[in-house]
Amino acid sequence: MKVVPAIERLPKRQRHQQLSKLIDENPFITDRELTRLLKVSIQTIRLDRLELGIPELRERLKLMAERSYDSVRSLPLHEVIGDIVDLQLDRSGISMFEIANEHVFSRTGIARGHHVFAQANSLAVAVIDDEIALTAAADIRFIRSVKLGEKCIAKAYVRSVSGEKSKAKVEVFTYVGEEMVFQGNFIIYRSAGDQVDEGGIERADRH
Amino acid sequence: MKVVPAIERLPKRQRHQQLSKLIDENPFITDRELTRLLKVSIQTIRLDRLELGIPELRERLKLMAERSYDSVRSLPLHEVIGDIVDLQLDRSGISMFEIANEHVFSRTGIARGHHVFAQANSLAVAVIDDEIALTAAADIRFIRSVKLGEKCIAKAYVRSVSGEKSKAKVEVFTYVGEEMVFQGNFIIYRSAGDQVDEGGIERADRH
DNA sequence: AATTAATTAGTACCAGGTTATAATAGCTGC
DNA sequence: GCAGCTATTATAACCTGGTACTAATTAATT
Repeated sequence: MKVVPAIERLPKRQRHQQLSKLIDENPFITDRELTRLLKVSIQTIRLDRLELGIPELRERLKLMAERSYDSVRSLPLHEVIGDIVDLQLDRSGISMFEIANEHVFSRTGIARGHHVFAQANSLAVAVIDDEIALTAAADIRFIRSVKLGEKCIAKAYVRSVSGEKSKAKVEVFTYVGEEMVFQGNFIIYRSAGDQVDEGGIERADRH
Repeated sequence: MKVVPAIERLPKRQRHQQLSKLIDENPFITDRELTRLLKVSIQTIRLDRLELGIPELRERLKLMAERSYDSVRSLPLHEVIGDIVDLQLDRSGISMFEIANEHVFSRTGIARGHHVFAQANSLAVAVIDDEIALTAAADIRFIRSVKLGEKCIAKAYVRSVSGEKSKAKVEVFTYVGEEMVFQGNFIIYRSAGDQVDEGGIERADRH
């Protein structure tokens, strides 16, 4: 009973994997094009999609369009670069950001500085507990280069809140593992209820 | 000849405007739904779309999906942020960068700091005439916030080359019109023929 | 009234599917 | 060797949201 099927006995699982991968790589592919790649009938492709819960081409495009449409409407997915994993307003915060292909120089695999900066800057702004928070100045240091695939952990500490002057000093340290790769001192303007008309560039938006 | 058409005589132009607006507001709307809103036949809707060059629902969704798809895939097209309009290696450079939708906080229309930083940083790196150039440190100031649609002109000046030490100081000023909006002092490591193993994050890449 | 522009109607056709039903192929168990 | 199973393929009807084209109808203009 259930003898291991000597030679191949799971071309289906394999095909399912391939199918998922193909559609993932190119969501714009039609079933007909898939038949040519996978050498099975179009019915098989459709049964496979059914089993795998992969929607038809038009549904896929619609979903993508919806995703991108919402993200235009309510951008704040992107307003903080990196994932905030801890946040104590007006005290400290931690965010994680993995260096992917789109962040590095293709030739060297070294992350472009502004991405590392952006993570730190976003976090510095996010940690300030105010309606509006804007970076006014920063003093930064890239301690070592960060490479493709590395996970940057940024830790921000609010150093002074200076209540009256509506300014905060935030220190950010970014690590890859144990190694510090970046350090920055940020001066953040905060809305003390009313408008800030000079300086600054950022708005905090807790998501 | 061409007497002003007494009462209404341009329900078409008006309808065209409404139609454009409706589709713009909700690109997911079908022609059939539009007939209900505009109280005209579906053929009229389709003629209107034809005249206005508005593609059918499915095309619209596909375009949106494509837009969002490549923006994920090829976000890092430009290794230099902004268009370099003048470059005198080891002396100075100018770049132009227009603040678009994707660079601002949706709620306020204010550019996120790291984009302004990225332009300056890219330029500071580009202006250094060397195989490899990496930002080691920077001291920056956001003088006023930059808003959607504004064109940022960044001017970089190489202040000292300090030949032996393989370090360069670059000053960058970013203007919108006459107004200075950003100022930064960058310290850039340069490859003096051999590797730099500490510090830095950037590679120059003249496009 | 004649002409012209705008609108509506109707038909054929298309892509890229879904749903359902049935026919085959390829082993498996015994 | 054959019933019984899964997997695959085939066939046909139907759906959505259109395009393309032709023709008729309804204003509006001159």
